[in-house]
Amino acid sequence: MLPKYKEISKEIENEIISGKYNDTNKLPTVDELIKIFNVSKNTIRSAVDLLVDKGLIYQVQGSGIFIRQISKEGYINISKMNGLTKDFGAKDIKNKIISFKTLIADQYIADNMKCKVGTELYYVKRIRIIDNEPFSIEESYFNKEIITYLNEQIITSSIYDYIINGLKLSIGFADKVIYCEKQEKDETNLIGMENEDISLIIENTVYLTNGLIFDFSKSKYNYKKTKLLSLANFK
Amino acid sequence: MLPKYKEISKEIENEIISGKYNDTNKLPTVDELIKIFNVSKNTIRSAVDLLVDKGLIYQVQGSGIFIRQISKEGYINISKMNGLTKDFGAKDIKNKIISFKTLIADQYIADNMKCKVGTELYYVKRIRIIDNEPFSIEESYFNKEIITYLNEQIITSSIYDYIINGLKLSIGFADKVIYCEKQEKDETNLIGMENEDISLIIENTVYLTNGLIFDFSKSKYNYKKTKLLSLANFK
DNA sequence: AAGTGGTCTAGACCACCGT
DNA sequence: CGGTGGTCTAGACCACTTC
Repeated sequence: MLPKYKEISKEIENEIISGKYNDTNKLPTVDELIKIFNVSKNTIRSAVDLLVDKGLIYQVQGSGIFIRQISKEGYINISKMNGLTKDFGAKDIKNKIISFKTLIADQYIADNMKCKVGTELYYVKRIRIIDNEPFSIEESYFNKEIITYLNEQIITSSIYDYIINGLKLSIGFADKVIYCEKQEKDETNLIGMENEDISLIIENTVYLTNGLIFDFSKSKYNYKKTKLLSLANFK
Repeated sequence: MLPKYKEISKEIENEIISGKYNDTNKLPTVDELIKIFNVSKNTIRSAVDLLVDKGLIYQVQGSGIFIRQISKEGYINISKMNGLTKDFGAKDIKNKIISFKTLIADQYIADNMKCKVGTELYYVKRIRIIDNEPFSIEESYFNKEIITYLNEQIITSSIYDYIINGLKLSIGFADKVIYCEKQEKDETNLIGMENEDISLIIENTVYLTNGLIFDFSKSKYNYKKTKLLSLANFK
């Protein structure tokens, strides 16, 4: 059972996506939303704040709540915590497994996952494929003390869907480091780059709400096909 | 005059930076903060929420407020709206002007700045230099209807400092697009890359709180020296 | 059971925008 | 000046963690 403000936020988000406000690009006023949803002002403000944080709307004091039109379909949104699924909408996303095994944390992984050397991990290496075109190579490490079970079926579909809905874990936050790096050509060939050896890299450290790291991953993207999007608010 | 919750947020942030909580990595409880600052619970929560959004802390229901230790000095934080100054702390940041002129918006700029073709703009091309090493090339367009005046002195020091404190404009939010692109070698040479022709690019579209775009910029970074950091929260 | 964060209300008053 | 968002309070009750 979600709290009211999250339900309301989700409902308004759906309305925005459905195009309900496309004529004016303006949402109802706060007072109107209070009446529509029959809740207090703070509850509306919490709901609206969520959408501001997501970059969907902005508020102008004395004027109203406006839709922040961003026509960036196909960009990977690194501010949100989607996976690729939401960034590419209707497109067909598949995963090809290159490697799937358990191993134990060495010093490098232990440092990055704030766990002990020797901690048992799942290691998953996949190629992400969008509309039958290889798009990225992803290597992930999952702490087995938290992600107690994985199988081929799960990692072929959506690992995060399984973690949230299957294991009922709640994901809190993530650090993402973005940079470029030279690669061996047999790596870049996997994502459709002939005679190219530079990749765009995203290193992702993902925490549960209680602060424990359960996933550390490194994704290599074909830099010719990849644009990242980050929406920032000044507060 | 800042509202209470922003003052409190700033004060707690300073305490965190000063290392006041380094022994426990834990902040006082919400009830304690209420007594310390003598304000209501919602005011403390607003203050704390700001720090959560900044990626400085995280809250665990039933347990406490914890510091999110991130040892990423020198990374460019694209979640915040700093400018380089805060990302590189004590380091010496200089700007070398390559070009400074007024021009009028063509179709491309008009599309990106949501202004009319023909709108007057300032165009600024600078090299950003950190500790005497060229670091990035930045080309910016400022809408002259909003940024009514610029001069060489301002763009040699900090344009944003001038916009906020001089012009008293209030910056609302920004879209950032990140990608890699091949460059002419005379461009990449400017940022210390010999025989390299790939740059890491950040395109930045910056809005005032009222939703108007005043700045559109494209920065090219030496990919060998650049790591970007993005802190995301799952809500 | 005690401690700690999360949600929600009802109402007051302030600050800014546009007419 | 009316409309609209921004801040703040005091208090109630819920949900989760820790012991």
